Amino acid sequence: MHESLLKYIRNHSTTTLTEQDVEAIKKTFVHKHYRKRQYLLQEGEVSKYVVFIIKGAMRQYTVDAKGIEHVSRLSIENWWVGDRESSTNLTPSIYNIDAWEETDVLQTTLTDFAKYLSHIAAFGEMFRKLDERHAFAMQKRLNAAISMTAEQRYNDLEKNYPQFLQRFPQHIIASYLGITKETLSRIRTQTVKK
Amino acid sequence: MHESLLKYIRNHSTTTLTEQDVEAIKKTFVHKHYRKRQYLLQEGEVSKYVVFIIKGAMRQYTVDAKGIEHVSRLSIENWWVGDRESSTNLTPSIYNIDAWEETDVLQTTLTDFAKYLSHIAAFGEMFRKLDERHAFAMQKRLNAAISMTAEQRYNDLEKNYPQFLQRFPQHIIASYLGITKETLSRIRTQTVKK
DNA sequence: CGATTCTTTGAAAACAGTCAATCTGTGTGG
DNA sequence: CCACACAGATTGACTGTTTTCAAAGAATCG
Repeated sequence: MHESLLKYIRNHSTTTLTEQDVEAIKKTFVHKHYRKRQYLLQEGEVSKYVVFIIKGAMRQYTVDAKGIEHVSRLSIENWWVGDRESSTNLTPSIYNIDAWEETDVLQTTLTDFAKYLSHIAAFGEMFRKLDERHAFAMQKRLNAAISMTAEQRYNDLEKNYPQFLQRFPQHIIASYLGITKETLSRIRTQTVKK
Repeated sequence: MHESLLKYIRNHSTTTLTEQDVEAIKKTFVHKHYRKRQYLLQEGEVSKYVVFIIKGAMRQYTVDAKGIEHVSRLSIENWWVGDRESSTNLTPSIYNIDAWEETDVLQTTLTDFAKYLSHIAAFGEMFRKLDERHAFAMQKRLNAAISMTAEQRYNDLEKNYPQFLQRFPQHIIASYLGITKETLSRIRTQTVKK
């Protein structure tokens, strides 16, 4: 059950995990199943857990005044989910996170998570790198959002995260790209013609 | 000369700086002046320095195939600049960074910077927090880019970073918001009417 | 003062969004 | 096992917004 998490940590750090580390991780990261459309976090709540996806797919989104959903993040196997800002500052989240597929996760509370960050070397290293890579990805995506056309952004997504296109329907992808599903559909048929 | 940096570090960490810390910082962060429009980093170069602005204003931007500049970041006094992704991975940057005003900075090389991160407690803590807040801000800005109208984003900027509107001309602000200068001009006159 | 940069305005064109209808495939309950 | 409901994808016509291009007015700097 914890194999994929342990493997993930080993792959993303140079320090090796001790026997005690492995035991501690196994004890604190508990398995949980989220059914399709089940919430992991709802707008207004404080994000309580740090969650690693073993199998399945989740999405993070906001809902605007008109009731339209805007997808800000998509996550599948071997990704972490949760609103770090909300958990770090203990402020209510502006995001909703729910399962798009039947999803198995390993999750831990914030307090245990904070303990691990400082006590388990490999864990701390892994998360610092993860944060770093995440910040880089955000910077790129932001730059893409203000400087590229919807078509270019779709092509980029196709190239860099082809899994997303297979796992999520087009209206979710469209929302993630910041356009409507109709516009995405038209972009796709146009691209085929070329 | 180094007062604003030392003050900044003290304000952003709980650990106190020792005499040696102060000495080390003074020795390694050297003063440099950038003239208006002078580059700190050009697209294709590897970002070599970590830079703290003492006085002035800089902007980070990409240039697209049509030669149009897209501003991804604006920075003024007490902000850090530099492409962390490029410096961390030693890859060529896709960004340009230049001075918008006459700008005084304190800068250090990457190697010294990395040394400080681990050796000076206050410094490491400060930068971890900075990275964190930066990541949160990026997440918010990205969400704003895909879910809010240009007008809402402008109002947000006015509310959260009013300094930017005073320091940078409208065509720069427009680019930062992902719209043309003409559209921004029209948004502004409409808002006044209301 | 003259040059340069910045801002505004107007009109046309391009683009994305909205609304509504249709088509497809999937899966569930009778 | 079929029928029907449901979620998703596509298409068309229309509307509204943003961009583009061009020109002119305002502000700033040397």
